[in-house]
Amino acid sequence: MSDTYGIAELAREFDVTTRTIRFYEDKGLLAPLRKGQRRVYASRDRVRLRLIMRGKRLGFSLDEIRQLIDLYDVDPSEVTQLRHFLDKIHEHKEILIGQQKDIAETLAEMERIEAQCSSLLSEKQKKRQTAN
Amino acid sequence: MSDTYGIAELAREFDVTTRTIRFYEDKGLLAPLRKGQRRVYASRDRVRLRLIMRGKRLGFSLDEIRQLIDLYDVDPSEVTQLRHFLDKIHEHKEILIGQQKDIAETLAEMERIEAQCSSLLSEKQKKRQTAN
DNA sequence: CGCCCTCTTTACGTTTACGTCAACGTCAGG
DNA sequence: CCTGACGTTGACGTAAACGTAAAGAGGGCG
Repeated sequence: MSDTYGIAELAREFDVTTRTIRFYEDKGLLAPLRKGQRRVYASRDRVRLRLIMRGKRLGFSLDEIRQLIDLYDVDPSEVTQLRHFLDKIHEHKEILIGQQKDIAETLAEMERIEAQCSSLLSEKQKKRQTAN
Repeated sequence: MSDTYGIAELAREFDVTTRTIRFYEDKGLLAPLRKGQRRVYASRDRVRLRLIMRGKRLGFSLDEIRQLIDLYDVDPSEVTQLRHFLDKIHEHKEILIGQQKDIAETLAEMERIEAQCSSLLSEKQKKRQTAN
């Protein structure tokens, strides 16, 4: 385990372009070390990138994603921050639970239509059989 | 039940602007009747709008959403279309199931952090108590 | 009739999330 | 030393999803 990664390496692994990774850095989502001019990514950065991709799959904006993964780095020394942090977590949980509901509904509909459609298809197949 | 709606009416109900609704029409997501120049939306259009909003909450592009809600209007006469239709459904189900997984993982993490953070907070509260 | 209000089209502006050069640095291998 | 692969910083381009402003149509009502 090398524990550090080049930009191209990460790009391959997550199937994005290097441009994309640099863009995320511009937006404050990543902050790799530098070896001279070159970016050197630690496993911590890789985790963040994984979180970013997951956030994107769930339809969150890069800005929202940044706020979220920043939560993982909150310093738990100040009580006020802790409260605010818990609020943020709760807020996001609400959204996720809403999405769960949306997905469940959609899946239910899909399966209803699917079943209806399958039976229609097998019916047509039968007709073909008897037509022979 | 009036069974028909004006554009502003729908805009209020779904908390979007009329511009947005017209935009969806431009993109082929809606096709209301016209009374003279004015748009008249039937309950069918309202259902479609609801589907659009749900799709957006799940992070799908308008293009993907259009493909999906068009599925609800497929003519089940041609077998080839039926097969293709079932493929589309299956494809989308895969995505939704992937999202379910993403959400479950994220929720799990959130709750882990939340718990950790809550205990930290109550600990601090105790210190305050004893400090009095 | 005149005014107001809603709706219409047209068109240009904006933000997000990158793509696409261009021009240059750097380092290993032949 | 030269090449080629990989990396760097700008800078400009672009597609999606609307926002916004302009200018006009049409209808109800005092």
